[in-house]
Amino acid sequence: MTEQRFNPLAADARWQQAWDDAATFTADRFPARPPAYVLEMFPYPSGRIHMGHVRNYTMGDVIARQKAMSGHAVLHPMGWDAFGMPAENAAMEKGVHPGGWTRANIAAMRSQLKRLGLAIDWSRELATCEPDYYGHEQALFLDLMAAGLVTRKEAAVNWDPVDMTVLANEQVIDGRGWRSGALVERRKLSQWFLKITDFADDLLSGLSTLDQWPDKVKLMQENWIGKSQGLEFTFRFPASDDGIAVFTTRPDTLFGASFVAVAPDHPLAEQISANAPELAAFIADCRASGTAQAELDTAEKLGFDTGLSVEHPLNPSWHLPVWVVNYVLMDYGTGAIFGCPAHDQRDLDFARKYSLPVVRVIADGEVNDAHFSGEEAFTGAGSLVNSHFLNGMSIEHAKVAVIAKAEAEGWGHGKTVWRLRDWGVSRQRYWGTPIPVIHCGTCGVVPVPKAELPVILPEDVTFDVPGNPLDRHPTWKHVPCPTCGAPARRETDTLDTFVDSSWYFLRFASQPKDAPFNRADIARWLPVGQYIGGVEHAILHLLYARFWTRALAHIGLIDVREPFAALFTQGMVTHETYSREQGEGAADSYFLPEEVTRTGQGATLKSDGQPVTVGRVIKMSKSKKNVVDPDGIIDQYGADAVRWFMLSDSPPERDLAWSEAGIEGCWRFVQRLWRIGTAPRGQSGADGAIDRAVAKAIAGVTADIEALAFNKAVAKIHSLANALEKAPPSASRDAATRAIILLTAPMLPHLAEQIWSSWGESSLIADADWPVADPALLVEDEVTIALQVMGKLRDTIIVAKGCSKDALEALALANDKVQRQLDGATPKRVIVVPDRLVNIVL
RNA sequence: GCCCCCGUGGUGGAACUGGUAGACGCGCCGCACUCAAAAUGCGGUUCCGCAAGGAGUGCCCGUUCGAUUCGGGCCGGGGGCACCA
Repeated sequence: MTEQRFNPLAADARWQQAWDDAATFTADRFPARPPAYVLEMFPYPSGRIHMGHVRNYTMGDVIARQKAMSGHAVLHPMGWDAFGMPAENAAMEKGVHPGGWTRANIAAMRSQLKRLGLAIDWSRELATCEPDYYGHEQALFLDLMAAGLVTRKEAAVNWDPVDMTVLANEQVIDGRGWRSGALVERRKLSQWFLKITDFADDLLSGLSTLDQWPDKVKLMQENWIGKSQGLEFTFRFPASDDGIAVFTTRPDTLFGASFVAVAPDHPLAEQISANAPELAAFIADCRASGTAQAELDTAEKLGFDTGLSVEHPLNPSWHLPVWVVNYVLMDYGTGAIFGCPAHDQRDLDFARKYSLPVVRVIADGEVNDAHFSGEEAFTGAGSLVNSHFLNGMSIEHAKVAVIAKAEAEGWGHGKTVWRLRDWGVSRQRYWGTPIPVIHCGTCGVVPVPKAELPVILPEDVTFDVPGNPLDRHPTWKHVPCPTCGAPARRETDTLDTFVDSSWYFLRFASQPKDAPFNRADIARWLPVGQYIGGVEHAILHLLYARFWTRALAHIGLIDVREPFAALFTQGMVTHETYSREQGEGAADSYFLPEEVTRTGQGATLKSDGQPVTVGRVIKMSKSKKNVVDPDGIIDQYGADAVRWFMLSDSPPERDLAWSEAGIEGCWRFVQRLWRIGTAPRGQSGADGAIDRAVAKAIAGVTADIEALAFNKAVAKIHSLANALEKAPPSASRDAATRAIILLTAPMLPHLAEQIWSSWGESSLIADADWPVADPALLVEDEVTIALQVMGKLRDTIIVAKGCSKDALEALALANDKVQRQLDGATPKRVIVVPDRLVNIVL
């Protein structure tokens, strides 16, 4: 006896239990099958699942389930990116321990995720905050250190005064900390760095092999790595071997040089300032001015003439003045440049302000005199003028010629400079992976012996004062030196949490107790076949993960170099906002969707019945209160309706607007499929139209899922449902019913299992074979031909497929509507595209 | 400033390598069932027009028998990078 309506609450629980009991989603179940590694970016355990997670994990789940049904061994794991600042903030605000807070959040979010019915191998669940994860990370860190890929250096770093920690360049956005939003300060500290720059070239060239990554992401990484090729050379002081090294991407403009400029932080500037108080003051001013966007935009080009001069390398009697300027950065190139005002806007602004010479050396054909006028630098294409042996050359030729001359004469060399910096990984925080080194007064920096790993975070810490609790811990940091045994000090910095997420996909694939992973498992599963996550990780996480994979391959631990063969960046889940003005000066007040009743174009507040303003559809955020909690929705509609909503309508890479009407529609479709699936079966007779519709749907849905075009797959399933319901009973219709349930099984797994079992099937539909379309049925025997006159559609006719050109032309010319358009005229030309159209040109 | 992406009905979006624009969903309108409502089913829904017909994929121009698709120029929206030499 089947029920009239699908009851998701009962079905969800029943089938989730059944999958658990049968260990359906265990990756090791089918060792002989070809592997498929499907991975979504693991979540930070903030406390509750949000709709963005639901969308992300639903997409991955559909792929994982479809892969399993089509004969793959599927690895589809889940874990927790569990270290990070929010846990410490919670500790400071609420007095809870970061570990307790994090683990409670994990438990809550795990049970929320389980309610979605995800096909996840929970036996491989991991959390980065547990010693059995971060201990292996410490071992890998020591391996990289032994290979020379970890360095410790004194460096000017980005200091976040609110989070009281150092940030990587990648984590500073518009001069502010990516998490705290605080204005970042420059500080000099001794820090641990991972030498990502050793792999700059490889990370860049590797992008071209990633043909299943979005172009946008590859482009962003390319820009971030920022390769520049040019010339590095030295301007000598007259009658001296010393000089100032500069880097330029425009060696062709060397004859247009009018000054040499060094950064305020340049050693030369610091050296001179020792005896020049005015310069010292100028340098102090430069450092004080912020790096925020607004300040940079309006900052005036300022300089200080050192009074020194240097020789031009191509003409030693030509001397150039040396300035300290505020717009040259110490941490790019050599921290010094030559100014060529005619062809660089910044140099031109500067030269005009201080009345330095401006000489044209590139001309676009019309103007070529040496005196450069105007306030706009010429940066376009052209050929060289006023440049001696370079005259007449193109810019590209001149670049090559100057570099060749410099190398031949020994005063400079071609060089590649990268925007990418080494990755500073020290964080002055508690809730992270302890860096496994010990500082000894006599032995220096000593790695913790591997036998003593993991270096476990102490639990007894306090958060009553700002700063790093590890540093304040009474005993933890005091240890004997592993080498000499003398009293020594543990490193109290922890690793950037992006290190944790740089190799978790390896640990998912392989979880030996005594090693981070083993080689054979990695070889079987990696690279990840499909990786899915938000585009906000386009640079940070995805670049670091590519780097770690390369670094681990470099030291011989694994054999893959690119971790993610295919990447998909999904859009956000959005919702309209509901607000009211609170009068002058006060911020608007916002209302939760559940507090509001939607009425046609407007909306009213449930509590007082008065209207509220319906605002734009924007990303769900707590501050605008336009959030919908997945738990409440699942309670109301069940997991399958929510999953269907996540896949419907919007292309997965674009934003998806959540709406009450939308989820209602999905709920109705789930019930409709239930009626289709539970309708009486056991009919006989064939129905060719339905057979063809099924074949088309199978082929289309399969292709759409493989292309992650879930919205199109959903549309095709709707079409099949429409055809199915209109068809009279037949064996073909029975077969179509079976096919549509199989096709929806990855998307609506609970409903599919329920219907499947109602048919008396003893196995799970999750283990069933994915349907295959009969190729013979995919070939149409009739086609619709468009009849056009002068490119405009006048009629359509149905003919047998493969109808000859002549026959089509004759049919078209004989057509009533075509005749009426021709009105007796003789066609000038007739274009016939077989099986498509006839176009008559007058 | 530099680089990249996107503009299609009331709405989310379909449309393979140039070949019947608007699939499919949401919403809306009408009808049936019902005492009534919900649920469900049937029909309609780009615009103008009673119709024949005409217009139409942000705007302008071009290539073509034929352009949402290709090229050029604008307008609008979004994203990335940035005193990077």
